[in-house]
Amino acid sequence: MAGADPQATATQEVSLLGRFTQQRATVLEALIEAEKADGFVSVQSLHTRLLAAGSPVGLSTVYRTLSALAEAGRADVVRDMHGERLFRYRPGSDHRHYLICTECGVSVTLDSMTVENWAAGVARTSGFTAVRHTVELTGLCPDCGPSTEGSPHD
Amino acid sequence: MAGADPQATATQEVSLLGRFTQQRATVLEALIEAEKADGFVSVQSLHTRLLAAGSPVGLSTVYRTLSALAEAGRADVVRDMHGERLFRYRPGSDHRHYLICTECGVSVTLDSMTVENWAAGVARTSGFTAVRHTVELTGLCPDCGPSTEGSPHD
DNA sequence: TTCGTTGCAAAAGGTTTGCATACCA
DNA sequence: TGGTATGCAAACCTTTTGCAACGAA
Repeated sequence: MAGADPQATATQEVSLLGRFTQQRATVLEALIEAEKADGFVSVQSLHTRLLAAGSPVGLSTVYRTLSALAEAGRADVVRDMHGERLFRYRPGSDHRHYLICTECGVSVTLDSMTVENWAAGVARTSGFTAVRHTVELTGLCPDCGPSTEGSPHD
Repeated sequence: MAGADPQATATQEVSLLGRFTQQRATVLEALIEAEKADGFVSVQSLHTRLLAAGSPVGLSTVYRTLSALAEAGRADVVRDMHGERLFRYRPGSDHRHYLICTECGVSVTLDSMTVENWAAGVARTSGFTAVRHTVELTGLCPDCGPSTEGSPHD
């Protein structure tokens, strides 16, 4: 199906931000690929990844590119427990949630209509505007899970 | 009913952390009162509030006290968009979710049964174990929101 | 007296910005 | 060529840590 070419998609996104540069294309390509594999990525890890891949992009450029993308509404941003900014490429207008294995990193796409409706309802009844939600589920996948049951946690 | 006296509650909590000090009591008292009024508070604002109230507590002490409280499971911690740590006193052991204003920090407790059930269902059908969820809703409260309706944002 | 706690200041970690240079259009 | 993007380094902000002094038990 279409949309499977990160390079082409990245090029398109760059043009939305302004002038085309190789750095921006590289950053966006990496972000798009990361979205498929991990969902959210930190700026630092993305930068490290680019350097390791032989694309010496400046850290500032990564920050500026991702910030611009987020401002353009093409990426979501959250803060992790360490205070790092995590970015996630937003392919379309649809909004999905994942269940991620904390051990091996495998992820499952969830049918989140329930949550979407709940969040929309909350937004409506609370009087708040511009309501956004972050929903993350983590756990151990069947392969990584413990063989012994019965550890009540939380 | 009991639990309405922040000072007494603060004293109790201090003893859970270790040695009793006036500073810890002051910090916890402020946190407990803040929980009623705002829900989550940033360390910086709590510190500023204490200084203004004539309680010259060191910033490090505020950080250390709140971190210890969170580690003891008596407080929840989140990060706001600026990377600041927001703490909220946790009266009981129940698990709740909040809608937080990104502008002024005021928060609203949500009826999250819908989400809890959804998360539990996902855990059951996915084969994953030890599933935990992070749900955060953010937006602009009625006071901070735009006066003009209909600004297509998001 | 003992040893955990405080407070200051410096360090750490992540993010943002100023400015000269490089390069797309 | 004109003006935007880059990259380095310094500035910033919040959080954490080292250490001498303080004070609860």
